[in-house]
Amino acid sequence: MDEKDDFALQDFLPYLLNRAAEESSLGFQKHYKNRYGMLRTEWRVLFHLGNYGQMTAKEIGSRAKIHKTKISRAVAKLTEKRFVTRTRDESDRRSEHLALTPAGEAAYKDLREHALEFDTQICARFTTGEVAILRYMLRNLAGIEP
Amino acid sequence: MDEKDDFALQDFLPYLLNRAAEESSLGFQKHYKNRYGMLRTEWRVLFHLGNYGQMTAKEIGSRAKIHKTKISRAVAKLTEKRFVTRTRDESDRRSEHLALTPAGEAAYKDLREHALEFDTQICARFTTGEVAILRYMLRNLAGIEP
DNA sequence: GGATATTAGTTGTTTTTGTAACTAACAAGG
DNA sequence: CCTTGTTAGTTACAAAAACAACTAATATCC
Repeated sequence: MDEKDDFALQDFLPYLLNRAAEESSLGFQKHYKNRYGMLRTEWRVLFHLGNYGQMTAKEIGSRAKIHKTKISRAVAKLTEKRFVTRTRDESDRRSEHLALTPAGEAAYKDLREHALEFDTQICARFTTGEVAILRYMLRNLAGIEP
Repeated sequence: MDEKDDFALQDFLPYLLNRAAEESSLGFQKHYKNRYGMLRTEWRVLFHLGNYGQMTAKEIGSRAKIHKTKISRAVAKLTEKRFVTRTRDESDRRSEHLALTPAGEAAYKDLREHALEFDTQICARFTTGEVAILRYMLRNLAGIEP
């Protein structure tokens, strides 16, 4: 007989993580995509500004581990949409502080509502303890501190 | 004061899942990319054939939830690399059975080794119980049965 | 002060993906 | 048979991502 596999692809963590991530993204995607014509990087930038307040492209990039070219283009799109304003830092004129406009704030709050609801819905399938473990492990795997 | 946020972006599951997935992919990526010049879909197809044996593009697609155009292109690349052979199904000449060549089998085994090792390394950061919960939850989120 | 290196951010070019339209083989109903 | 519908897989074209090269401002060190 064949030297058969004890390897189970559907247990391989990078595979499983990607599948789960893709699947879970779909549900949220339709909100920011259909409703605001945003791309993945765009909602991420929007959420960073909404959640943490004004910051520079650099800061968003290092927090979210997104490459600067992606940020640059996302910020350009968000500025076009009048969701974000840029103001040069006068003490270091290379960088600029990004902030949400009222319209951007409104979009953020709307999307945050959906996010919260979506998240709650996912969690409902599991126990509170399980969810806590999942979050803790994912934060660890993602390289996010606490 | 400001109507402040109880929403924590870094706890939002779709975000967290994506970050964890991206991060965990990086480590494995260099094996299939640097060593075999493969793309993500290509190793997935290779692994499906190596792990489950001969199957059609359709079957791989529905198992892995990959769109048929991506499969089609991945199979073309893998065929170029002489890792996969295609044989028409004579009872239904629309579909073809894909199988690994000896070279494909060798690449699969090599990569599987790295996958196993990589997975073990990840798991080492957690307890056995935690890992079991993680896998169970990810399978659920990914829409994979058991 | 001035050459050199770094850093923030942008732009251009190439890969890769997504979407839609296509071909070829089969299936079913009349 | 022969129209109509469906399925497996491919191809063509548009959208998005990756990567490299660029500009402009600042920092460093002699």
